[in-house]
Amino acid sequence: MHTTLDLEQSLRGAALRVTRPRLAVLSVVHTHPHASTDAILRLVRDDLTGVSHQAVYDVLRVLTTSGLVRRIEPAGSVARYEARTGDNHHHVVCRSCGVIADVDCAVGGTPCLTASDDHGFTIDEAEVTYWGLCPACSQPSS
Amino acid sequence: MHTTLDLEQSLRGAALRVTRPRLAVLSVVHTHPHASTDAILRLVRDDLTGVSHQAVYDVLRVLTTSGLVRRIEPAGSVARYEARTGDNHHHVVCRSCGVIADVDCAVGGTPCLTASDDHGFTIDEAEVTYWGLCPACSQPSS
DNA sequence: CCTTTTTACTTGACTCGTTCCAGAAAACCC
DNA sequence: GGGTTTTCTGGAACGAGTCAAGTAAAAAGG
Repeated sequence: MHTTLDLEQSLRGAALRVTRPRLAVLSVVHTHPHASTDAILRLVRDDLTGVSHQAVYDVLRVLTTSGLVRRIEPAGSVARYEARTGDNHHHVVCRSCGVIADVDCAVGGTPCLTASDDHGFTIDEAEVTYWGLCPACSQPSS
Repeated sequence: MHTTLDLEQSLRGAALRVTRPRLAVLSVVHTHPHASTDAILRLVRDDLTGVSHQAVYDVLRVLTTSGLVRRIEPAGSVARYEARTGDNHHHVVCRSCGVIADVDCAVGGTPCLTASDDHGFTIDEAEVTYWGLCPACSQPSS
């Protein structure tokens, strides 16, 4: 579990001011991986009533650009956020219920980064999304 | 190049009625890979003035669900469509200008389909998006 | 500690891609 | 051709996300 102090140090380490909304958002992202902006907003308001949705949007953008959280947007879904960064992991998304799970990179390191023909692009990231059905949704409806 | 007859047969092959808007949309998707809905709408209107945007949205959805075109939605971009389907190819997206290029799957066949730990998911597709800079954007501004 | 400066948060309106709806029109089948 | 089914039109509606101006709070300096 992350203490408030840990989160505070994360913020200072990224040269960001420490504010209550930022701590609250960061905490929620740590405890609720893959949460949507809307879900984060509701969770943040649980212990910090009155935060504006704009504040949450702003904080999420700042945290994303400073690398403290990662933003993912599976096709057909709203933006979601997670605190696991820098480990090049990927995601499985359920086509039926939309649930997301983490998948470690099969290759390790900075792996799949090599495309067969890169068309002259300078590639810096390979993002893999696996699509399928989660255990619950693939069960014959009982 | 695809003739109108080819496109017509594609539609019939998918058990879809042949209509002028459908032929026009299908033709545009073939000649302009990775075009956005908006761009498709404008191009379709070039040779078929008066088509409603709703018609184009409907047609694109029908073509997508019947597998004649493929819809892709890179994070931070609007939906785009392409006619290459069923060959498991991937995409490189330029972070700067948003341009998209095709990349054949490095592994071949139905490849990257195996995740290291699938969490019990039944995976049916692995979608890879490479992020970087296109040749034009990676050049020192001259 | 208290002031100044800088940066963040609030409020509320607004944009844009996309979808919904009801009526009119067209394409297919016999 | 006539009837039935499916699609197209036009306009309104929706929701995630953004913009802008003013207020409040955090860090820096005395």
